[in-house]
Amino acid sequence: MGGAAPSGTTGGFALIGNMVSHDETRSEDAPAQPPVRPTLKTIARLAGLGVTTVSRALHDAPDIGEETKARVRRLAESLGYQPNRAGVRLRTGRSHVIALVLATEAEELGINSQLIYGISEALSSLTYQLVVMLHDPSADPLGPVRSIVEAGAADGILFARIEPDDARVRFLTERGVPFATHGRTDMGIVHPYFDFDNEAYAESAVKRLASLGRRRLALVGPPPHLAYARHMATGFCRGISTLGLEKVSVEGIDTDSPHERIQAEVQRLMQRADRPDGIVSGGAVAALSVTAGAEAAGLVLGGDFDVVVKESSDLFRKFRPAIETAREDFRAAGRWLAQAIVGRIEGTADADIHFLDVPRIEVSETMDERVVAGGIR
Amino acid sequence: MGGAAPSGTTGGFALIGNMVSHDETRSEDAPAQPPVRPTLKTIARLAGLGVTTVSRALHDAPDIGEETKARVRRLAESLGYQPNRAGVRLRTGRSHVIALVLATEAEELGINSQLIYGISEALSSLTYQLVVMLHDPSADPLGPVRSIVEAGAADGILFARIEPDDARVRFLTERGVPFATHGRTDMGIVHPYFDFDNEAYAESAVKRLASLGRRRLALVGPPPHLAYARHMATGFCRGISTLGLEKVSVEGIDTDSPHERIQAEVQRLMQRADRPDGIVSGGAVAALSVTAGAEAAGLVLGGDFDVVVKESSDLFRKFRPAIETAREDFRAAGRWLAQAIVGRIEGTADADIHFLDVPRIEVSETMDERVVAGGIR
DNA sequence: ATTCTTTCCTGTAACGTTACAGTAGCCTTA
DNA sequence: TAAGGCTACTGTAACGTTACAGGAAAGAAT
Repeated sequence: MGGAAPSGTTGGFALIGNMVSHDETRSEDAPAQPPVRPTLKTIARLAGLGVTTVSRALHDAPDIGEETKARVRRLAESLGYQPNRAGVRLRTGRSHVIALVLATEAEELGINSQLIYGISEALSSLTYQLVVMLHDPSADPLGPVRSIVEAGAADGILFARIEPDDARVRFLTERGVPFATHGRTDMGIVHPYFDFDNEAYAESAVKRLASLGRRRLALVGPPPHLAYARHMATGFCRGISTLGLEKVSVEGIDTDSPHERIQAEVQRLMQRADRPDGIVSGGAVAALSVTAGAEAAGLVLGGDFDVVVKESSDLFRKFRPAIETAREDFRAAGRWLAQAIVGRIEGTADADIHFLDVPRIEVSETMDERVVAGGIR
Repeated sequence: MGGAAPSGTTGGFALIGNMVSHDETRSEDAPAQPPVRPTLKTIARLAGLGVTTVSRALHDAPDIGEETKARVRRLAESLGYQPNRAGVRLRTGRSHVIALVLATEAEELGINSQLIYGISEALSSLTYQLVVMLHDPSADPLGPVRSIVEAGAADGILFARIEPDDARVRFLTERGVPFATHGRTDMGIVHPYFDFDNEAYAESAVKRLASLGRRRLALVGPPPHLAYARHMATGFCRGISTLGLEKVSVEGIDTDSPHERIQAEVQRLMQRADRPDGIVSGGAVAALSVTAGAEAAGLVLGGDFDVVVKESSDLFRKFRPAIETAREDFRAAGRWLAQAIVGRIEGTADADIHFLDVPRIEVSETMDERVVAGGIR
């Protein structure tokens, strides 16, 4: 490759390709002393034992003497022995790998980072590795999942953006491959999942807006093909009817829509006579677009309208405290999913474990004052 | 677990032996038809060839007949043959894994997601896998890198947040382990890296602020222990002296500082008589804190002061267009790093390839008007 | 006719691990 | 005393792959 520019770079870069490396002050390709990694054989030789004995000693098998186990463990420790993953994998068929399949679309302010952090964090103490694979949403939805299964690339698979009837869930269930999801289907298939209770979120968001004196509410929900779109809509409608409020329908946009589309649509909406005075957003970036649209219509946040958003970072509370937030913790979700999938793989966890994360709309101080004052600032 | 554990399974998944076909209702963890993964042996048997021949045919070795190669390839294709990674890894010692070591601190609006997307994207066509590992910054800085090397967990390592004298760079160079970094050291050690030209960024940010009529500038830079802190400071100072501006020092905060600290410090700064009227920020979140601090001091963005920020998303341009932005593309960085490290591993790329991403301060339309009008709105 | 080349293919061994089927030695029990 | 049963350990084989040394067949050169 030398100094050739990699394909697929965007404009505006300068490549300083330096394929001249003639001055050989230090021949870097020859490592000084290749440190030989210890294997079971190394330990066995040193301990005067058979390889099998060493293996079983390190696995704490019942038919190995306590004194021998201790000796082997000490030796392994002092040599820095780490089992060769390839050997284990080849012999046992277990890769000790968890695959996370990610869609790049609709990145919501680093939620995937948070998910990855949580998973990595939990896996590191479980001697599993996380491999991340990208999924092109325009291609076959089964693509990555199928290739992982066919290549035996992982012991278990994690994914999100679940549809009510999800082909991946069906496929993996048929194949008997362990998986866990962020989100849940309507299919009645039992599997581990972590979900945010979007129904409860939407309902309490409606309540919150009502407590701020808002009467005509709109929902900018997730893309309708995702399972939680229905949950959120259900909670929203129940809140509306319980409290006797009015619902204003929003057409043609969802939280995945481009900023310009959301902003334009909300602006149009807010210029109508029957405009909403409260909006529930299913996503963080969308809430910013919504607010921008309403402000473009000349309305004032906190005065003419309020917005409730579900967010995973602290950005709103720090920088737009006038927007009400419910916190969704993706890092915790990642931790939970990692533990669930490993439990499932190792047979220590039941298939129908799940976790429903209860939303809590956090009341900032300024908001409290507003409620106490009984009005809108 | 219901049935007996499989004695020898092919891939990463536990396959229950299909020879036992007892009750076929749905015994929960017995998959209907466990598809036996084809191996070289399978193909060899079907083709009436030796295993070695098949292996060499698939590798396009010169000593295999063209007709045989074609036949083997057709067969492999039709069986959906995928080489067993464990077998390859055990035999060749090559894992086909790239490890990305991430620090969770200072997540800047999903930059790590973007980096991961870029790396995954590039690796997927290179038949390498990305494993993500977390690094606790409070622990031994060498920790994850050392354990990857000692466990032979990856063929190459990627990391960022480089220090001027970086222990990881030194360690991996000594061990002869391929690595590539986002950012560069001052150590003079030759290795592949991708860096954003922070020196040029800071200088052009200063120029931009000057063109907006700003005369007294401050820099909120990266944490001083990181290599690019110096680069940014250098560019900032050069811009200041070239243009004959004044520099206002900021003490005790950097882009990693908590929001409250930055906001409080900037507020204090902006209440001084000799307050700056332009601020260059090294990070996106910090820029928001800076702006919040200045506004808390009663100043108006675009009127009393301006801010320039380096960001990786489109958030500022969409939602705070009054803040000037330079775009840093982490996804492109990820793609480049993936290609560089694989090139390094496979010996097709030189060690001293690097890529310096040239910043461009993007001028929004409103900003253009401001400049054309020659004043501050 | 013999030797040498070239072409195309093959068998064996080994990577590090674990499942399995032993075995030697000793201690109980009848 | 013999049979049986523990305890503590061992050797072999196999997982799927590739490096290596080789080898048969056929044509070319002597």
